[in-house]
Amino acid sequence: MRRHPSKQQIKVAADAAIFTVIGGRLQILLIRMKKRPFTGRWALPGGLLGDRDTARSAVCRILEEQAGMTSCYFLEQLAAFDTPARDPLGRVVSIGHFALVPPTDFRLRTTPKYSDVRWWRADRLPPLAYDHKAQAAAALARLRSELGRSNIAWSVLPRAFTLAQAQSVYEAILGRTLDKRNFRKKFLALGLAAPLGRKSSGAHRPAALYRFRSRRAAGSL
Amino acid sequence: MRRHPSKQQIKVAADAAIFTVIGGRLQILLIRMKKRPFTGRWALPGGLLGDRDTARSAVCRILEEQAGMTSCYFLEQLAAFDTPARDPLGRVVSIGHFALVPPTDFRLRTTPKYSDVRWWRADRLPPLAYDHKAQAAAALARLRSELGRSNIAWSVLPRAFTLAQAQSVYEAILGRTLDKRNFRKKFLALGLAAPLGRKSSGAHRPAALYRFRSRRAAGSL
DNA sequence: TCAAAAGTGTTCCTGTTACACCCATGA
DNA sequence: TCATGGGTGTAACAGGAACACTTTTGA
Repeated sequence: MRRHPSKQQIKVAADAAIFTVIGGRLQILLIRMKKRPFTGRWALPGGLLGDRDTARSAVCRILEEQAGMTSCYFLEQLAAFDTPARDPLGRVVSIGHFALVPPTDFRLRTTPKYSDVRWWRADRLPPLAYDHKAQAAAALARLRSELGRSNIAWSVLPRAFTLAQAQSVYEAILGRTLDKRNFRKKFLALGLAAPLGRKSSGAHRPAALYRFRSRRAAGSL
Repeated sequence: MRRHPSKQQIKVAADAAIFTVIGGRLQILLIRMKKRPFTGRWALPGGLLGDRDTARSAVCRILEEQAGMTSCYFLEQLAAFDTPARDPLGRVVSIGHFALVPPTDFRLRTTPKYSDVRWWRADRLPPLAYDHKAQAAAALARLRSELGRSNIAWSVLPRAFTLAQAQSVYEAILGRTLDKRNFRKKFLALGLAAPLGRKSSGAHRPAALYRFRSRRAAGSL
């Protein structure tokens, strides 16, 4: 193995498609670039790996640097993106990631290196730099396909939540409405959540509260 | 993005878990290393990317160099393997791949850089170099999970094949026996294969022959 | 008493599993 | 005629999708 041990001119980066749900809509985090050749373009947060970084730790570091996010919630590797032309300034292979985070835990904060950071509706993305359109699409597909077989929704729900809240999160992520009875049946049958007491939540009939049995990745492949 | 544009000390490699079916058993291709620190160890074929390689083209080139394989059949990206310690000689991020190839199309040929190449039963692997044990396990899991929803089996079946042959291939890959009637129902329901004429195949009742409608990747996610 | 959200079962369809016998051929 | 592998159908079950009304509360 390792055929060209000499000087390979390839750099390794990590990008991350960070999703959350705000106002019942799936949102994705984008930063706005200052640097050429993508000045003014929006992009997924990302950056080169440090020599001691794993791709995962690089993503966590970069999220703090580029958006002020401090905790790394559910975060998974997506795929390597390696077409030679994907970065016009040089050969960079990117390891794409995707994550689901709570909307409330942090205030987005931009840095001098970028001109903006903000959430965008996942179904209305602006033109993106690099191959990030494809990365975002792949990330969304994976997020949706893992939603039904894991407890990743915990990262976007409060510690105690109602089934209606959970359903609304699922609907936002999947981009379609769900049948209430079927959702409850399936969600409870998954066995990832357990009931607590009750809630008054104001205006109407109180709803039962649930919590996730585990607040770490479970059930994901 | 691209935070350390200076000198990053990471190299990029591609590895491949190449599967075939011989004698009704799933086999995986391994090469035997000469180089330290894995002298004498078996490993997945792999190597560094050239500056103009995609990971995929690197795998194809490497397979020809290291094993004399000339055609790139079904070949898919698996994941990036990026733990800093995975290569004791330096930081190398590997893009893992997996493939399924016909057993007959080539004669394995070793090269001066390696001391041996051969097929190993996928369920009886020797100790492997690097993190190749984990790569092989992940590749096998993906191969199995994609088998049922794509036509990847074409690459290991002759152009005209009987349902019994197909079933035997599926059994070898999945590592368990299948019910004959259920297999036929499901395989035909997938709609990827179409009947031809008949076959005498010698000793017994002739079996109907089938061919794949398409001999390129279809149905895979 | 009304508006608003919570809560609850059944039917249908589809796909998966388990299972046993007759058929066509060459030797 | 027999040994060998080819070929076929049905019943039970599980999971997913469609669908409407009653209950509880605060205003």
